[in-house]
Amino acid sequence: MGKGRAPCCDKTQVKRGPWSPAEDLKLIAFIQKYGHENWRALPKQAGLLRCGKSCRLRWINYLRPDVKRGNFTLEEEENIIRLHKALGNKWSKIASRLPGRTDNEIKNVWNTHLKKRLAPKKGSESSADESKPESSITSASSSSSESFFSYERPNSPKTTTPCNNDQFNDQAEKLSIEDKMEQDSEKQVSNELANITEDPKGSSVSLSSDESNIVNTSQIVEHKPEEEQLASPLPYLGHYDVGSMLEEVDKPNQLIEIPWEPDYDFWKLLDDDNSLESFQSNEVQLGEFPAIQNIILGEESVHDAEAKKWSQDFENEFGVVGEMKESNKDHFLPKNYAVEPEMDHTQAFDFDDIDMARPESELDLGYIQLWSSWPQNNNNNNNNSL
DNA sequence: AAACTGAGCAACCGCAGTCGC
DNA sequence: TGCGACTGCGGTTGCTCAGTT
Repeated sequence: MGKGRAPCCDKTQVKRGPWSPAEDLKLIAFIQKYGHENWRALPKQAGLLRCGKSCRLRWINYLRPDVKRGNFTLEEEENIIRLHKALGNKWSKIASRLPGRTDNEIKNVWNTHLKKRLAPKKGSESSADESKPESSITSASSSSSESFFSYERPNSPKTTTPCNNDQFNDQAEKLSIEDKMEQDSEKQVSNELANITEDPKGSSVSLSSDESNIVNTSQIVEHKPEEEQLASPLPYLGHYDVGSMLEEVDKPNQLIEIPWEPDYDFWKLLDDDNSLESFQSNEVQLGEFPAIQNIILGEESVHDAEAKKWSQDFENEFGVVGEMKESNKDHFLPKNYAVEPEMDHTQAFDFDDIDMARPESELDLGYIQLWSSWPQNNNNNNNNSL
């Protein structure tokens, strides 16, 4: 560890703050195609004016297809509590035992909800270690943490839950659990984790930072029925095809110069003001990306067969499909999103003219569906996804 | 209706650990 | 062995929004 460590990036040259949809798309598209073997180099290769750490964080905590969004379930909350009791502020380890949850998310939930809820209880008891804080976490089953924390029932009868926390009552048990977690990191320690398999490094699988590599993830997320597939965190992206996403494990090793990197202007256009107008008025640049042109301007704008082939290839590779309807405008950008000032997403992502075979329901939802398929390995993936 | 306040959460910061040269 | 590069982790910050006054 040397002193005077150089900063990870030139902070005057990188964009900071909330991510914009265009940035997300760039990052997703890049990682889908090339993975993320080198976070430091990724932003440049992907045409992002972001620090590599920022890209990594964004991917891990928000963009990954297997990130579970939404409120924590009662079971998850109970798991967090007892895992925190056993492991302390080892958020990544806790996250490794909560599939679909990130360390950052768990940390936030703990700091904002669970800690506050448990604090008064601990104060009223002689010893936090000897207490049974979990016993207070016994509301009626609910999928909403909001309802769960809407009231206190310190003395309420404990209902049977999937996680009987009695097993964590004494220190010995706590230690044994902790030991087991460490020792059996390649095996599972609880039923709720039974469907998670270990990663090759010997630690359990999670969305935590140290498990962020898709290679690992690909080994843990099983294909699920449509309704069980994890929703994309991005409303405008709809659902990922997680299974296909996992094909990244087979991505070629050679990487890493993104083919379109020289066309940085293209990506920049996405971020620039009046992006649509820019595209429309600059066919030369668009010519490099007929598929994009197709998406943005409508299929009728792409006349030649080659461009259509490009379109097909792009759709195969990136699976950018969908439409954005005015009625769904409000769903397009999540809160806190960095909206680029003059970027009209409704226009920029007007996919109405794209005739894609997909369920009508998805059309109605107005999703831009971004499912991954890795043409290097499986050119038919997109067919399977539809 | 406007101002204030606090909660929630995404993102950042900086240190630690690991690896390769 | 020492050093630098890189990634991971945990703490912290700051923005947004909903609720309250």
